[in-house]
Amino acid sequence: MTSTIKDVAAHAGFSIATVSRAINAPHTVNPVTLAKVREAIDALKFRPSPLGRQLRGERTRLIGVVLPTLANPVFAECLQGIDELASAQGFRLMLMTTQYDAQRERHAIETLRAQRVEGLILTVADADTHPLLDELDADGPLYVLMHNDTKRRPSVSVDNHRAAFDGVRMLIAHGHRRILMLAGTLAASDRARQRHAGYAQAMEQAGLTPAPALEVDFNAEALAPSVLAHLSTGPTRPTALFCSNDLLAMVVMRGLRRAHLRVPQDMSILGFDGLAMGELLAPPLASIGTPNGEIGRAAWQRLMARIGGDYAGASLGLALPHTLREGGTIAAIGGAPFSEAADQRLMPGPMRA
Amino acid sequence: MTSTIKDVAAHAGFSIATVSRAINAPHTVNPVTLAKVREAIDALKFRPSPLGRQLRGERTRLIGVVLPTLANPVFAECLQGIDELASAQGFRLMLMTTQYDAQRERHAIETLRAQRVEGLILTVADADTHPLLDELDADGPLYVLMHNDTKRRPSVSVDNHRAAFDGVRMLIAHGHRRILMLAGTLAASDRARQRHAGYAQAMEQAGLTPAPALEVDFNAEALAPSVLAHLSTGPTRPTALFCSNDLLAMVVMRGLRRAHLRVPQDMSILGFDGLAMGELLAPPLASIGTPNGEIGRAAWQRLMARIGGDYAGASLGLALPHTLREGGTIAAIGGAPFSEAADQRLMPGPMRA
DNA sequence: GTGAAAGCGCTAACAG
DNA sequence: CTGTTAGCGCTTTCAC
Repeated sequence: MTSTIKDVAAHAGFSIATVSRAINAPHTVNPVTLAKVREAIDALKFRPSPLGRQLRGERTRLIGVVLPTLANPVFAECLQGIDELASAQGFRLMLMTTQYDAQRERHAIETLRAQRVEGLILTVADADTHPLLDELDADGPLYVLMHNDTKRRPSVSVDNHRAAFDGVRMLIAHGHRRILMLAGTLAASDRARQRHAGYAQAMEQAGLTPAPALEVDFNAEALAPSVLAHLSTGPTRPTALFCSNDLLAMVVMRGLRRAHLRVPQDMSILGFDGLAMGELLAPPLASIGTPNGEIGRAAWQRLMARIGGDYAGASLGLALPHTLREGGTIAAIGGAPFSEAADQRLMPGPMRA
Repeated sequence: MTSTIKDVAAHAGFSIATVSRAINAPHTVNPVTLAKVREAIDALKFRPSPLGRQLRGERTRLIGVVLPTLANPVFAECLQGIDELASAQGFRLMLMTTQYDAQRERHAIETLRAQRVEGLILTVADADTHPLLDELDADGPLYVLMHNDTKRRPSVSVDNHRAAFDGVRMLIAHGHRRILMLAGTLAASDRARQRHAGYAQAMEQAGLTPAPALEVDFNAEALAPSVLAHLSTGPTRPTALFCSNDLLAMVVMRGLRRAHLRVPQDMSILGFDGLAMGELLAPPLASIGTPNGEIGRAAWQRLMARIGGDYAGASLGLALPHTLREGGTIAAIGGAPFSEAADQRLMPGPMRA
């Protein structure tokens, strides 16, 4: 079916070694020979099998990518960024997703390692306390984390703490005092923790009291009564919600709408991720943006640097700048924080906690 | 570093052939031997290298996936569906994106073929007139198209013509008569053509005159004056827009908003793709939905069927059922189609064409 | 039931 | 400059 280096050698009347050299080190072979070999290559439509090369040796030109999911555009965008550089540089990408499951993370890494990938780009649930990463540090392959914001390991991310801090400070600057943080059910991730810490710091710095993050079920159609209750308990009722990611923010916006609460008049919303789609909402979603494509590309470059032997700079965490998109979902708060009407819309009959 | 079958053989005191059999055909080796070999495997944490296997033989357990982009959630969701089954069945995925570029499509397929993938799942710009696909038919590897709706080739999609037909008929049922179709700049794809044909058929069947699809720049902040002009030319002014995909619909909605047109009061919008995110818009986007995860999974199964030697059923096009999401972006039209106020909002001063 | 040996496609010494 | 040779890790006859 497909021809091998042997066929080319026979066709050209040289040894396979010469053919190999003609391909990998053209300058070391006689121009006339080279021409003949190339002719044979064309005639037979020969493409060297990566398999043979990979088996033989050091360079597989294979990079593994391990992501939680592609349902979140954040990761899809990162992957897109990686793929751009990878294909431009002649590398192949092997992709596995984990659904945030530690067991699948382990399986993915083992599979990829068995495939002899030269490097790994991955996003894990929690980078600091991850035995797998210690194993990788110990016996390869080289890796770079993406969106895992840790000082201890090679990674590319934003400064989640600082980003959340900036975002919440912006809410405070708009007059908000009672700000609640909402997180998805996968709140155990390092990112979520850091974002909450940033929120807490901003609150405290303004002399306000941070609250624990409130968990929200991602998949529910409406907001759970317990959550709505939190949004409506008299004097401590929040005027703004900081959502740990944009998808969550959108779900919450829908939930509020169903509960007849207006955004931003009755409740301001700040998301995290800066999904392009958020801008298309009405009102456009305010959000802390992460440069996902850039993160993917930077992760790639760092991985290449490490593979190239750069043990210094490329081995630590890199934080890319985040952005602050002040969309229409944030209202300024004056003296009277809440209207009676809103109060009533908030608690439709029996739901009153 | 990592141990090989040789190490295991030495450690267990048998030949590598026996180790190989212990792994691939346990029943053919003496139970006692088997136990010893397994012990050695565990002791050395041996994982057989796919590379050796791949080189030796037919089965690489590698599947190539070629997609236009991951920026569109449609494809990310398909990939997610594929990955689920692939990893469950012990296959590895090699991913390449093409940005709808024919040259990159060719390069991707060649790279993947060289890697000896056992099969290919791909989405191309235009399936019917694609020389590459003929080459694949001729000398492998086996493939299945995704979202390319063609009878002539193995594929999984929805019936784009029918789906568009249904959607536009629904618009007509809501009283719309002047309906325009909008398409992205990549309008040359087979999908876009089929969707326009479905639109045209629905129009004609209702005694209405279909118009050519109007091209809209995806990336522009506001709608181009030429487009706005089309939406405002006196008596033939449309009351509803059928957008060839959801991303486009969202961009158009934003553009209309900036032009001070209300959706759906002044203009109804129907999208195509059924992106989950569309439901979170305000108002929720009406859309023709494609079951992307299911399409990915079905494509996988069809590919496996073909690889398994099913030359009959699995070789033709499969159309999965589409859905019709009647979101809030569609208004019913009564007697008076357009308000004067809307007319004025539509043409802000100098823009009047 | 087990081992020896060939070979998958390729690269990399080492000779000539 | 070119050919010979020895593997990379594994599977698979073919003997024993």
